[in-house]
Amino acid sequence: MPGQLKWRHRFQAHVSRWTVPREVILDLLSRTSKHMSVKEIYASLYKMYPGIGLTTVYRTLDLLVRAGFINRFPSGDGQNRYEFKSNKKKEHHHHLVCIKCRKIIDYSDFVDEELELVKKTEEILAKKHSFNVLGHNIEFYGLCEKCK
Amino acid sequence: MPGQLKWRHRFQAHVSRWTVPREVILDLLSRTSKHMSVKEIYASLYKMYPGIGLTTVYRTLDLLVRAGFINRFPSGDGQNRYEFKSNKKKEHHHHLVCIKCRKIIDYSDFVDEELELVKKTEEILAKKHSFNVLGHNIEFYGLCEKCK
DNA sequence: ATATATGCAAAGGATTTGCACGGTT
DNA sequence: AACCGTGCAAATCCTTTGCATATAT
Repeated sequence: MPGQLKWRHRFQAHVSRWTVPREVILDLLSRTSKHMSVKEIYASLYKMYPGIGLTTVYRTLDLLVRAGFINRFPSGDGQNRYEFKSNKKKEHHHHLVCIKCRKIIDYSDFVDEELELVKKTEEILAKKHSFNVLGHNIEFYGLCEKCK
Repeated sequence: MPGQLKWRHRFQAHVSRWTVPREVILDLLSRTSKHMSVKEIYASLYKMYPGIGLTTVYRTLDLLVRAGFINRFPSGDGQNRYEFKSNKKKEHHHHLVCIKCRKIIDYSDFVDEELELVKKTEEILAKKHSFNVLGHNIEFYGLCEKCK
């Protein structure tokens, strides 16, 4: 008998049942700005909700990705990572990835023209390749302060 | 007794031994513009060089990535893909990825300002986050002509 | 009451590791 | 000859699937 969380209504517009695992996973991700792996998510939930199954975490994350609540991206070390997709445009960000320690820095202080250019590029690509652009993934990689 | 291929000299500046597997793998990747998975590379080599081991393919690809001959990137379906890194600047490209059929379209017909902006962004990020930017990964995702 | 979600255990797939043998230098 | 690279088999790690049970509607 899951509680009444803020996501419930929006969630049920997409899928049928509002359950405890779905609630706690969505809640966890919405409260952190980290890019969490499945293992990390599972470990974190286990504390407050032992008995949760790893399988459920995987399945719920898939669900949330498909429903558009979170983003999934491969982190380069063979695992996927997940981040809450904010509805505030302000929180849209790109990544800066350290190839050595694998730290990921978000940045959203875009160069003025950056977003405008992305938009323009998307339009041109859409026409040229008859492609329906749904999003983008922009990351710069290199060495962070500590590793260089 | 490996042959004398064009890569040999450049290769030996980085690592020690020039062997048959290293030659054929590098040669294969340099001749295709595809983004090949390990499985595909292995299958392709197996025809002309049966007896090659899957392990060797993995190890050689690692080596080539570290030596800067090829790029590795996760393809979203749990596998990594590899592409030859051309030294011609003209062949630098970004990706357009179909989320349904997983087709990857390269595009290098950048919007005029695209590369300039990327460069500018890299400089700013470098300063702001004390980050040594070594490269970038820019991809747009969505639905290709057939899948939409 | 009924359909859906869960948790466990087992399966699946990609990648890595240990080790004896073989090839380059 | 010495050392590094290779290939095989087994091990590992992440993710998915089958199935009986529990739960939301």
